[in-house]
Amino acid sequence: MAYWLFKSEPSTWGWADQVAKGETGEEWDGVRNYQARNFMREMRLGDLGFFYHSQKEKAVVGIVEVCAEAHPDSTTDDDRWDCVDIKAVKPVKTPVTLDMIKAEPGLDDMILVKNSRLSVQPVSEEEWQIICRMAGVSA
DNA sequence: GCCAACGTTGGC
DNA sequence: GCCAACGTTGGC
Repeated sequence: MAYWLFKSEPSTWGWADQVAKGETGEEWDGVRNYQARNFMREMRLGDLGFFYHSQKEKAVVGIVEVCAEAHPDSTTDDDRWDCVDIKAVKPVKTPVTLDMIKAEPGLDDMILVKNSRLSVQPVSEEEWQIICRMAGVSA
C-alpha cells in the first residue's frame, strides 16, 4: 500500500467538505499538473493519504482513503486530466502543521517542504508513521 | 498583500 | 526544440 498527501485550500475545498461527502467520497478534480496527475494514476484502491490545508492553516488535518482509481476528470473535456476519488477516514487528533513538519528530523526531505507547490504528492512509509504519531492517530 | 518558485504556453 | 513571458500557487 502506498501513502499520499492531498493539498487543498480550505476556502475552496476543505476537510469539512470532504467529511460531508461521507462514504461516497468525492473526485479530487481540478488538478492541472502532470506530476500530480501521474501520482494519481499510480494510486490504488485502499491507499491512504493525508488531507492538508494550505494557505492560512498549513496543516495536516485528516486521513483520507482512495475509493476510486484514476478516471477522467469530470470537470473538463480535456482528456489529459484524470483524477481519483477520495473519502474521509478520520480527522487527526492534533493537526500537524508545516512548522512542526519542518522542525521534525526525518521529515526534511518531504516534498511538502521541498516543493511546496505540488498539490498531490507521495509520502514514504517512514514519513507516514512519523506524522501519524505526531497527529495522535494510529497509522 | 507581496513575492519567489515553478509549470505551462506560445512564438520563433 | 528552445526559451521568454506569463499565470498560479502558497509561504511569509
